[in-house]
Parts: sequence; C-alpha cells; structure tokens
Amino acid sequence: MAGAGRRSGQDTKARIQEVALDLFTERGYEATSMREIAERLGITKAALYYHFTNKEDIVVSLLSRQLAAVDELIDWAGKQPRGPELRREVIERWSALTARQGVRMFRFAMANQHTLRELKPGREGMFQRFQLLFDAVTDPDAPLEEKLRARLALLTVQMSMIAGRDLDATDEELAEAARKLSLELLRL
Amino acid sequence: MAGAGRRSGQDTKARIQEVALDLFTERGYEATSMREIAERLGITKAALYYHFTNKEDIVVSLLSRQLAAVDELIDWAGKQPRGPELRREVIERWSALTARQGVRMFRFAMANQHTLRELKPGREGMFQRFQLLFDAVTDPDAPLEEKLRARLALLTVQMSMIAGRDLDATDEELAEAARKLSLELLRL
DNA sequence: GTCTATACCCCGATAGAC
DNA sequence: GTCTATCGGGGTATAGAC
Repeated sequence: MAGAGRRSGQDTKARIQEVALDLFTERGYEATSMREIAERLGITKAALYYHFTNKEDIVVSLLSRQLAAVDELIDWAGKQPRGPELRREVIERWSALTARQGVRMFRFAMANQHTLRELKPGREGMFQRFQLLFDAVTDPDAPLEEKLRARLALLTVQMSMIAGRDLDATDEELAEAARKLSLELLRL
Repeated sequence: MAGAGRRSGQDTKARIQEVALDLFTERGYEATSMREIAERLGITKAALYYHFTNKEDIVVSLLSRQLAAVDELIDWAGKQPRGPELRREVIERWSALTARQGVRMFRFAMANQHTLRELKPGREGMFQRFQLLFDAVTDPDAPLEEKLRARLALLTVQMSMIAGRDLDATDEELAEAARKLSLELLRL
C-alpha cells in the first residue's frame, strides 16, 4: 500500500475524470467550471491543467474508450455485405455497446450533444461517426423514409435511456426494450 | 411609415430576438455571448439588458409562443377519453405543431436540451410538459415497452428534424416521413 | 513529476450618466 | 433607450515551489 499522504499522478487524473463525469452529467459541460472540479478534489484549478491540457481534453479523455468501441463497430460494418442481416447485427452490437459501456456515459453524451458536436477526438467527431454508422445501415438509393428509419433506429437505443429514465425499470430492462423497438423500426 | 433614422423599442427587441435565435441555433446557447449579439446589432451589451432582464429571458421570450401551443395541446388531451384514437390525434397535432411553428425553433430546442431543461417559463418547464404529454398518450398500467413506445413516438417527430438534416429532403417531406414513423411506432 | 500563486482577458450583470 | 464603467467569476497560461 502506498502512503496515504501522497497521491500518484495516475490516481489524481482518475479522480478528476470521476468528478468531472459526475458534474458534466448532472449540470452539463458548459455549466460546470474548472474551479468546481478542483474544489471538490481539494486542489487548485492550475493542477487540473497539469493533468489535462484544457477543459475539452477532460471530456475527450472520458469519451475515448467509448469512441474506440464505436470506431471498431464502424470498421467491422464497412467490411460486411449490405443487407437486412447486417442491419440486425449492427443494431445488436450497437445496443450491446450501449449497455456494456455504461448507460451513464451515454446519458452524459446525450445531455451534452451540442458541446460534443464540436469535438473531434481522433477520427472525425461523433457527428461524422453517426453518419458512418448510418451509411453502413442504409442503401444509398433507399427512399427518404427508409433512410430516416435507419437513423431513428440507431438513435432509439440512446434516446430510450433518457426518455425512459422515470419509468421505474432497471437500465437493463430499458436497454432490452429499446433494442426490441429499434429492430421493429428496421422491420426486422 | 416611421422615419428610418429612429428605431422603436419594439423594433430593437424584435431584432435582438432574431439575431439571438440565429446564434443560439448555430453555436448553442452557452457558446453565444451577449457581446456577440450586441455587436451584430451595433449596440452595447448593456443595451440588451434594457430590453431583456437577462440572457435566459431572451430564450424564454423565443419559446413562449411555442410553449403556449404545447400547453394548449396538453390541456385538450387531458379532457379526452384515453385510447388509440386519442393517441393518433395527439401525434397528428404534435406533428402539425412542429411543422407549423417552424422547424427552426425545434432544431434550436433539440440542440439546447440541457439548457432548456433548467428553464421554467410559465407552467413548469418543458421536461414536465413532455411528461404530461406522455401521460396523455400512455395507460398508467401499460407494460414498460408500451410506455417507451409512446415516449419515442413523440420524440421521433423532433428527432427526425435533427437526424434527417443531411438527407436532402425539404422540411415538409421530412416532417411527413416522421409523422408516418411516429404513428407506426404506436401501431396506428 | 506534482502542484500553488498569480495574472490575463472574456463572460453575464449592474449602476449611473447622458 | 443607450452608453461607460465596473464587478465577480469563467477558462487559460505560465513561473516557480517542492
């Protein structure tokens, strides 16, 4: 066991992420100040800037694992033959990803859409990532309704986590219901 | 015709709302500063505070007409007998409201969810308003999936305006496709 | 390598002069 | 009805203590 009076940099960094995720989710990214984060941890604002280059960097660090998983799904989908089977499989994986990565992160992402749209961590921002997933699930020549259907099916998984928050069901039950409705929208 | 060199207070107020709606929608509420709004109009920040008590007041003034229409729908729905017929009619009115009030306003509302959740203009905030609409459309004893279905059906109308933005269709075509999918979700 | 002190300029908001 | 001046607090940058 390490001494209690000293903290490693790794430890502090993780604690910053922990506190930041809580505050960003509760009050929103913009409404949360660097001073608040620092105060909760008993350190100064400047200490945050040792561990992260700026406020945005904190949020990017929080999302990086999620984004890597999404990128993996996009790459996988790009290599498969198009069709109803792919659509079903993408929804299944997308749904599993949401459940596994933690509903907490996705609630955070949905609640801070506007902020996140500006960020470009790695590949090209999550707006473009959604676009890529949409493309994997839709035929480019499909009629408007079909394209909209595909987009809504993917968004349904996340939307449900927000819209069903008060429904007195566990996150797992909610995710399962969302998965079913999502497949239904794609007529699978 | 009024003289061109003088502006009435009404005029200035309307011009502030115009510029603010543009900026709030493009860059988001939090990312837009009072100075930017003032600069675009060739006045100072302080002048804004003559016309509006604070930044939030501008956004509330922009939403007031929309909210009045939503309140009307809630009140009407509350007086009708529950059932599939009411569900269909609520979706139809909700959809028409979205189209009529202007997609622009709803894009703004969706893009700034987190900000708007804190506001309580008049009745009780738009989070509670959604809740009331949900209640009108769902049986309290319905299973989880049915309740989620109702919520998603209502949200689909708005979500489509965001998700289908790149689909190279007119707002009217998009709204019509969304209406159909929304009814489909409710199995009507 | 880890953090504090301090200073910068922009933010929303207010007071008071014109 | 609009301005200037000012306030506390926000994100950010850096110098330097340990």
